[in-house]
Amino acid sequence: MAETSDIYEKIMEVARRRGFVWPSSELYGSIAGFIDYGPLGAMLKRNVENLWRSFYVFQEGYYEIECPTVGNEAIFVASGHVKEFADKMVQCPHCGEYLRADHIAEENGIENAGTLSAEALQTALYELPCPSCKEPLGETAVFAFNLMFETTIGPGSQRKGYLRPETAQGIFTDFSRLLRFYRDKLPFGAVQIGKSYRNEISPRQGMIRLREFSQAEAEIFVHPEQKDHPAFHRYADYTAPLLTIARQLDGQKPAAMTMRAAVDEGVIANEYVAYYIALTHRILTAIGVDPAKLRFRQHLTDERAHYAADCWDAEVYSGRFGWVEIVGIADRTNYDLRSHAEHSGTSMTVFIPYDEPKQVVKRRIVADMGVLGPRYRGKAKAIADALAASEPGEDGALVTVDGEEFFIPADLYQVREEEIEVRGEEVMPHVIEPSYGIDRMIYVALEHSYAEEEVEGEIRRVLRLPAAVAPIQVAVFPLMNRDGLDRIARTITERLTQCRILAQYDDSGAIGRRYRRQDEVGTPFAVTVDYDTLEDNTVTVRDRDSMEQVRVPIERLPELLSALISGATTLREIRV
RNA sequence: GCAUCGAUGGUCUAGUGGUAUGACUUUGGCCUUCCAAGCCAAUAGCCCGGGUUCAAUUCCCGGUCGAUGCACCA
Repeated sequence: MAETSDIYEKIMEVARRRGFVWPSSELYGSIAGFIDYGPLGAMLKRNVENLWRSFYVFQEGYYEIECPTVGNEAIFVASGHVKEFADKMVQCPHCGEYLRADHIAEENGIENAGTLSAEALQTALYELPCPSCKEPLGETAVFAFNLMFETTIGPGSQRKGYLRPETAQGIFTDFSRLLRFYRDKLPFGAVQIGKSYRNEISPRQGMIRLREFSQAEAEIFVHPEQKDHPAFHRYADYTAPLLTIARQLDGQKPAAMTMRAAVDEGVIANEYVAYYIALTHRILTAIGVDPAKLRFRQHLTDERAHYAADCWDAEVYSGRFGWVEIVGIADRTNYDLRSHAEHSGTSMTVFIPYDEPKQVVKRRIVADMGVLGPRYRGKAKAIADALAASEPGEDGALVTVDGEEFFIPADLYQVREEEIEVRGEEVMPHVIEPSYGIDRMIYVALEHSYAEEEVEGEIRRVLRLPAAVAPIQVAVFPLMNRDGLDRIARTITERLTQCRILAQYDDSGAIGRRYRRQDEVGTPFAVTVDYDTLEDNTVTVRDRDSMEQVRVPIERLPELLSALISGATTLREIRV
């Protein structure tokens, strides 16, 4: 334990000192659950987000949208967050402990305490003992603690708003606009990267549990009966370690399976979920997560939201925190759309045309309004509507309007059998939701990248961040700070930055010290200008991980470094 | 949130009722032809608020942050 927390301390020490992560607003006293990303941290975060974009936006073609972080109360009533996101709590009047009201009730044999109202719970708790100090709770008020930050919108505090607890709701509320944008066809998807807020009671795990955090979420709208991903072939043979429900119940370790096998054997509910499990595996390993410390754990049936058809968490092993949930991949069925449709009164369906229009025989009951009108006056329309939905008998139909019964004789309406053409049906799509915690991704990327090794009696600290996410991509050094070497090195730096390579010039201190400085922040490559450069216009390129060097001509630097950074080539290949 | 412990330059730390030790880092200079070399110098600190005291970084109370346990973790 001591050793593992040591790793966390070391990483956070480097992160603070070198400008990755700082406690927020230290000047006035920082608050738990809020962090600042320093210069290198912000760059790393941007790179991680861009890598995510390269998959979800570029490869998948799901456009990114951006919605406000402040939301109308109605959104979160519909989403269920106002109701479900709150815990009913009491504070013991004797010892001051905050307690979950429903938990105390359940422990004392009151069933379904979670469904009781605050008042009912308060009554139920009257004689029950505080689990902490054993005194009876008495007339202690039960209050709801909602994990959402509340705010007011506009003057007079009239409109209540909440800071969003997830980015997803913005995509759901834009559903109809998105559907039009994608020209009324399924499947389609939209993604959002942004801040979300949860007023955690006691956030204690550094970057793992924040009150303000960044999420990258995708909402993919699919036909409920067509959950085969059109590009499934891309990851069908991809292998990922799956910790299924069955294996969890048996206490077994995850088993590696191909996505196709997992779907065929019914382990994963459908191709969409499997596809995003594979995609997530690729993204996480691409940002520097150790594949040996990555698993996909299926939610147990009682752990899963009642509406979800299947749910998998990408979990990453942290030396400090154990297995940490980084990504959730869920088939949320039509729960969200149905709920928003009900609360907003707007239809949230897609018209799916049949291949061939269907001829359907439909019976219509058409009222004779010429008679019904004068006879029933104001109620005539309602009666005609009720008639249309009624099951008439031989001699007439009995309909009920506003609680009043009317018998309409058969000669006042006609029953017509009509053949009509039905061209398609309205379908409420299902939602596949991969949801990523960006800050957690960054923490585990740092933890898994961090290494200490001994080089000639000195500890060498190195962040083995993949080049794609490293905040500085190339360091440029003059071997000596004179004889024109510095001038050449500065020119090279300028040239590289013009080619959109994140390059940093450094001439301070001995060359070895400069390599170490860059190692500590994960810079994958270093270019050194030496005395041979003056002779033949070549420089050395040094690889962070192997510390090996290769000589290359200056004019080839932009091309070679771009290839090295993208992974298109390796230092070894250049040498040959 | 409760309980226990802690908080000293950028980092790690020594120590004290009379303003603070050392190392590393950083900056400048000398030196130095590829992996934290050496020498000289400089910069920089007692978490915040209140109390006790002639005097508080030190003692007391409260807060904040952090560690650990409990509770909590949609």
